[in-house]
Amino acid sequence: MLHDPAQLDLMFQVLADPARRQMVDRLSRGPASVSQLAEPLAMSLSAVVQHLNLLEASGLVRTQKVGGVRTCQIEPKALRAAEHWINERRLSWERRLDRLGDFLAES
Amino acid sequence: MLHDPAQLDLMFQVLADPARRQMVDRLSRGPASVSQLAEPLAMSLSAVVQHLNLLEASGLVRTQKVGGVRTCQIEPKALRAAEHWINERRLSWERRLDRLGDFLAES
DNA sequence: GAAATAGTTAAGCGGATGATTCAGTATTGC
DNA sequence: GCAATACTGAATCATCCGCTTAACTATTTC
Repeated sequence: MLHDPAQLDLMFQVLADPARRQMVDRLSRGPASVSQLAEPLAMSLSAVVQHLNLLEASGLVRTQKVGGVRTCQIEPKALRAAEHWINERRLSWERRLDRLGDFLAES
Repeated sequence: MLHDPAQLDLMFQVLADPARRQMVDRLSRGPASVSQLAEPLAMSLSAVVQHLNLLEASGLVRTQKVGGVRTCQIEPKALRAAEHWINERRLSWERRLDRLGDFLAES
């Protein structure tokens, strides 16, 4: 399920927004409530919730509501999937360069 | 220069589009001309050039024109920067979880 | 040098995106 | 129970994006 292309699509789309990356950054340092997430951001709480919903839909963040407080945390597996996509492409290219180097060295 | 936030911003934005990721994917298997890049994509050549210009502006792809042919290749350093951003956040979170586990084990 | 190939640029259009406001719902603390 | 806190949802709006078409330039081939 982690390599579902649609999910990957969503994840990169979600990471493309600076505010959402800032939220991920904040969460990488520990769980936070919606208000805590919103605090450093120059936008309405409502806007933050909309971003948060996207983050959750993409699987990058998990949230749970206890009482009146919604607590958010990172889902590292999802981050790993995005990381993996990039890594694969980079390695593929670098292996190609290596083979090319070998070929040139032999000639 | 690789960790310039504006550049990182551009890179994630560029990776967010499926067509552009497909182009990166194609290039990870070797250099290609604009027409070759366009061939599997269901859009006009013009649209491909526009995507390509973004890819180049973000630093993810380098191109050089020889005669009438523009040849494109991946810039692995840039890919590494995006990879690195994700990796840092994921690790930060996972280290936190480890410390928490240690704490619970001790109690 | 004419035709074909390869790419570029500009204008414009429709739909997605990110934000705001405002009104509404729980839940907590006094 | 009432006020304050902590969100949530809907409507709206301006802007941005990705695409198309069309006109154009540069290069190669015959």
